[in-house]
Amino acid sequence: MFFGEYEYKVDDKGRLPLPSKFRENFKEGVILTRGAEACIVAYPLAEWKRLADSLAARAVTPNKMRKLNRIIFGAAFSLNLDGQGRMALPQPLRQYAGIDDAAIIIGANNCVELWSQQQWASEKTSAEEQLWQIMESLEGQ
Amino acid sequence: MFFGEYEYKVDDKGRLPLPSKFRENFKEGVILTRGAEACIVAYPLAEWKRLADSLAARAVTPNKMRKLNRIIFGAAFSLNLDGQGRMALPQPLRQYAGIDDAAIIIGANNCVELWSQQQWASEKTSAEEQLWQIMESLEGQ
DNA sequence: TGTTTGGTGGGGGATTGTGGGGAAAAGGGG
DNA sequence: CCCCTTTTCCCCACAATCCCCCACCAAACA
Repeated sequence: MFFGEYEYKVDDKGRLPLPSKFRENFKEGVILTRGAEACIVAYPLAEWKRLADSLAARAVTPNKMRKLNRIIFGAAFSLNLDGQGRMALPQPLRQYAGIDDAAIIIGANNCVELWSQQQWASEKTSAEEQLWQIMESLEGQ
Repeated sequence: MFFGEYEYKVDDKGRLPLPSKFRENFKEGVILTRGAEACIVAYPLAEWKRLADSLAARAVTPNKMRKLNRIIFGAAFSLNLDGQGRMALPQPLRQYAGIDDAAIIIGANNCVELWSQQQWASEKTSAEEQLWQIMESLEGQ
């Protein structure tokens, strides 16, 4: 269960620290992948496997299964934290999320999201606007 | 379990490096075969045997069994990594996948796929569409 | 004020992508 | 059966990168 908003620097070697409170959950391995919005999503290894399985269960035909495996596994990067609790961000993902010298780190329940400052600023306002709509639509159920 | 997307050059001798993270799984031997889509599929020897056995178990009649053996084993190439962790790609497979000077390598769960840049670009977009459809169908619940 | 925790930075050894040389093996024609 | 050509495979080389480890410092805390 991840909470909070943090801002850390990306150093010259492309390393980004994970907030110390999160590190325990990620010490078995980190899976980085492209988020639906312009951000990087980090899952603890075990959590990611759980998600991949539940998605694969949706692919009833071998044909769809192959396609899913390609996208889900091909877009994922597996890595470990270094001794200081940092991740080395793969270049393709950094580019996708537009992260250069600093990153916003968002605890988002079962995963952690990494944003550039600009992308996060715009996403935040748009998400806040929609939040009340979503909440209201949920109340109807 | 194979992850990630890599791009490597094919050198003048037709050799393609396997990402170093994958090599341990392939050191017992590599089976290359034609993918259902326009790509080469690489299985670790042990995984290949497992798949072949499970296929054979489903071919109930000797007639179907012979046909399967011909197609499955006839299209497969067995080889070993060299000291630098490279594979020598058989000419028929290279031609089938359209791989000339560079190849995209996709970790796809239990196997590794080799694509030409062009083929991968088109397959990627088609597979991504499929993923979002499934994701959206999940949101409806 | 001493100690610990955590963000930042960097040095250097180990690994890896790429290229090429040469021996061993295979194949084909005389 | 021999010889020449071609291919295959093993080894070496080198530059760039990655990754492990140590150091510094500032803030928090007792």
